[in-house]
Amino acid sequence: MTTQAPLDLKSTINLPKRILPMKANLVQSEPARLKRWKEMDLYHLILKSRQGRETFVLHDGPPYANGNIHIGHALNKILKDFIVKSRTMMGYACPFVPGWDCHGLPIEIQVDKKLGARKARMSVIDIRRAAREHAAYFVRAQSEDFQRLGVLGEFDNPYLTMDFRYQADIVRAFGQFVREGSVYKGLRAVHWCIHCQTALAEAEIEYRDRQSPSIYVKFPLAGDPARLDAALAGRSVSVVIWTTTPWTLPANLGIAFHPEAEYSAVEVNDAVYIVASALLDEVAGKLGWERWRILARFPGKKLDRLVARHPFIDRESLLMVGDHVTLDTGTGAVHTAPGHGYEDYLLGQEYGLEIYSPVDERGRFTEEVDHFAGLEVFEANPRIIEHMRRLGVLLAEEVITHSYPHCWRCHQPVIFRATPQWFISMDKTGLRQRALRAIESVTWLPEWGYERMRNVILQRPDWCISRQRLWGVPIVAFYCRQCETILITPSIIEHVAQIFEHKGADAWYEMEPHELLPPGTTCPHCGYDQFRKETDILDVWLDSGTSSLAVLPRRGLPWPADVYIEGGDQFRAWFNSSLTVALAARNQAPFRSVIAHGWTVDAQGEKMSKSKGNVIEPQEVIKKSGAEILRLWVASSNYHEEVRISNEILTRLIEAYRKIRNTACYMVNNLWDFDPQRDWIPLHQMLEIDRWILAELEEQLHRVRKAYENYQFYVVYHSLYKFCTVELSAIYFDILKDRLYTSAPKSLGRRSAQTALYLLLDKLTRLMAPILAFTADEIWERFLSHHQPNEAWRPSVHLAEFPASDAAFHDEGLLRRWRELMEIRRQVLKALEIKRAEKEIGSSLEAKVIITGGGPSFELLSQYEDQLPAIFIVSQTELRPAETQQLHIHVTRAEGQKCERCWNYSPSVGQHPRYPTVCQRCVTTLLELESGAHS
RNA sequence: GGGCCUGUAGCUCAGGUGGCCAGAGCGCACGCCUGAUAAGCGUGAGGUCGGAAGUUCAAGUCUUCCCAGGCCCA
Repeated sequence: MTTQAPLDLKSTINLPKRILPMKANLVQSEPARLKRWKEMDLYHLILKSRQGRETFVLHDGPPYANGNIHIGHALNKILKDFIVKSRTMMGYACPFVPGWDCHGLPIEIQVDKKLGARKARMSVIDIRRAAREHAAYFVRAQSEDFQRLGVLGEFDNPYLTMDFRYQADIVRAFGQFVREGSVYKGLRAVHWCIHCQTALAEAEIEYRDRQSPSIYVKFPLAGDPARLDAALAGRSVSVVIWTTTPWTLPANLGIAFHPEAEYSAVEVNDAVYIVASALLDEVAGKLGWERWRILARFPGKKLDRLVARHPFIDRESLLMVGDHVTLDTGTGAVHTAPGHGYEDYLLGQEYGLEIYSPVDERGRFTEEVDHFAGLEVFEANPRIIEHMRRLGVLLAEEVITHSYPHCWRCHQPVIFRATPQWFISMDKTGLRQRALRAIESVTWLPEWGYERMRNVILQRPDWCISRQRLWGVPIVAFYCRQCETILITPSIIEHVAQIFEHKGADAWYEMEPHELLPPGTTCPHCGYDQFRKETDILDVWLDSGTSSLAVLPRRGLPWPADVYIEGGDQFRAWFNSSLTVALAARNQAPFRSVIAHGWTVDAQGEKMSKSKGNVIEPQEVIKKSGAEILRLWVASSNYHEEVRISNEILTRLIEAYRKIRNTACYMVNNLWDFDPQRDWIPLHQMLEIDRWILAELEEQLHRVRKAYENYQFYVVYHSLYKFCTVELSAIYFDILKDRLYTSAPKSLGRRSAQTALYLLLDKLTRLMAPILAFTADEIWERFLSHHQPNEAWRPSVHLAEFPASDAAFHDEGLLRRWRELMEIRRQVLKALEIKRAEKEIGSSLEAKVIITGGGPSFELLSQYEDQLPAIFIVSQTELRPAETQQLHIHVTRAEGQKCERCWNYSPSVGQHPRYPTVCQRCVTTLLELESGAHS
């Protein structure tokens, strides 16, 4: 009985409702969400929810607390956040304690600049206080920037290497090396300014052009040269060296040759000289040789451990081989003074030479140097040259202009000079071998990390741990005021560590030696009880290398850590120092696995620099597009290599973000009248195409979970993105529109579709949550959280877990059939496009598709005949069997009139008197609606 | 100069142990739709796989060299 008026057609269409807006407004919404997270204390909420679960610890490598974060920091911390969030969603308890490296030269330099002239009047304590404030300021600034990226962690209680307890633990770590006997005090050549009378770090050096003497000097070979080659028997043979620092010749203890390079013994008049064959012509030119004859040729290694005489001192000079010798300038025979050059120093150590440096802190030769004692080295240069000329050992002399290190303060040229330093021996206690063994059981990602780490360990010299600076942790050692004996024992170190733990390392500068030492301490050598304190501080790499010990056990976390992830530059640095410290303390690597990431470079793959103008600041991207875009950038990149970033790349990512978001919008906004409790359709009752997309989703889930487990976030990104664009947006959602919009709201077909959409949304949101941390949480908050059966998960998606795989969704046959149907669909779309180009149709609903053929594909189509119009999104289809294996697709205009309600064409339009503009399918729906069958 | 790494369409990525005309998504061009609309759909054009030799019946995939770039060391 129908007394009511016909329904308004438009009002019977179930259009989506705006629950999740398309416009993200990330720049505004992100800070609001961060505030929300902070208010609910999300980080601790998550940890609480994982109580009792297996832990997974990513130990944070501390960035240096100087300056604001750059894009490389963003890459690093976002990667860490991906790992922490994804492992959390796998069900692990993942505490993340961010840290900062607070001591060291760069901060001290910055503070120096700020203090300017005032510094001279300040006490050590005041300067250290200023440095502490400087570090604290940047810890705060960086912490805010990291959190703005969406990184969750214990930011309210981070670890700082300048915390008192941490400082104490640094001292203790040093104590472990002392305990095992690897600490020694020795000499090492360092940059030294003879005007400022101070050691200089590399950062305090500036290179400027300078004129220097360039001289060639002969060193007569001692012993019988026939050992080298029979042709040289009885001859007097000399090695020719080249140097631009004549003043280092009094400290010459050796000559270095390249082991593989070929050298020639050449006869010039009556003399015989040894020179690298490759440099023979050049040397001959410099020395003015007109005629010469090659007597012998041999590789550099034949010279190894032979001996020459010093040209003007009664002393031997040892012939050695080293790979650092180059054949681009000079003679291929390198004058080596272990006290006056870094490579000289390393080679000298290898050959057991003395680190000899007869130059005092003012740059004057000491008394032991005949003829030149008391002379400043640069003044001595011409005197030494003259001396050698008189002795007839000077073969040539000229002046060259070259780049030379200068002091950054006084701008005077600096020298290399041996100074007393503290070292950790790599070999005395087998640290090197222990390190090599330890890294074998570590998982390296990428695999070549093992090789690189191994090379670092093999090649590294003893670790010089002392710095002549103020801002750091002092080397806890005392000197007897009577006999200069060094007092350094594990128990004294522990005693001082306890003082530091309560008062900080400043105590070293505030307290007297007897206050720092255990009561009653006397010199073990002479029994005296007065001491002075060491003034050197520790290398900051010992600070940060201590972090695993100063953080994990101290906070009740398991040791070693599950994973370290840092840039590839850290093999030599933090990975190395952390390993070394851990070996001394616990004889085990501090990490189970180590992941290396690349550096950020520009669109051309070149490094970013202000001068190139290719720098992209994370703060700018956040202000313009949102942190989510940076997160997407990190996810989209293969971070094991250099990671490119450019405006074009960011534009692409913004577009990708919109697509992903729109995909989510479609799902959320079509679920406005769906209550999973009430409207859920069990899998076995769902339409087959809905079961198909859920089977596809199940495959995605496997793929994505595996990618997370392997830290392959770019696989996560590409998989999810492609799934959103192709399977969902282009295929499934497009097909679904007709059913969602035109079916009766509560019909099985529509509820089946909504059930599928709900499952898709729920699972995809959780899968993307580690990456799109803000957006996933927004979807969660606006819709999904209301329906979570697990109440603990409701406050945030980051409390939830990844969807478990469910065999019920997997259906191999279903996938095979539907994938073939989709392949045929692609062919149909091509056929439609041809008719569209011919202006026969516009919308695909204006078409009828006629498929002629036979074989298995045709057989498949026949099985799904009634669903084909929906799948192809056309008004009608017709199957015509033929004697062929091929399918022929023919497109004509659809029959009948366009239904005003569903826009499909049908001959049935106009047949129903009550709804004359509507097709039979819609009439049925409308009559149902009228009768309230679905209300 | 040395150690390690990288170089596939405009962009981001696929291409185990060498074997169909080298793939995807995006972007781009052209078109459709206007009931996902600061949306949606389709079709199409884009690559001497950094370059050159070599091994092989066959190389993006193996070898050598070169070029460009990155990190570390010197």
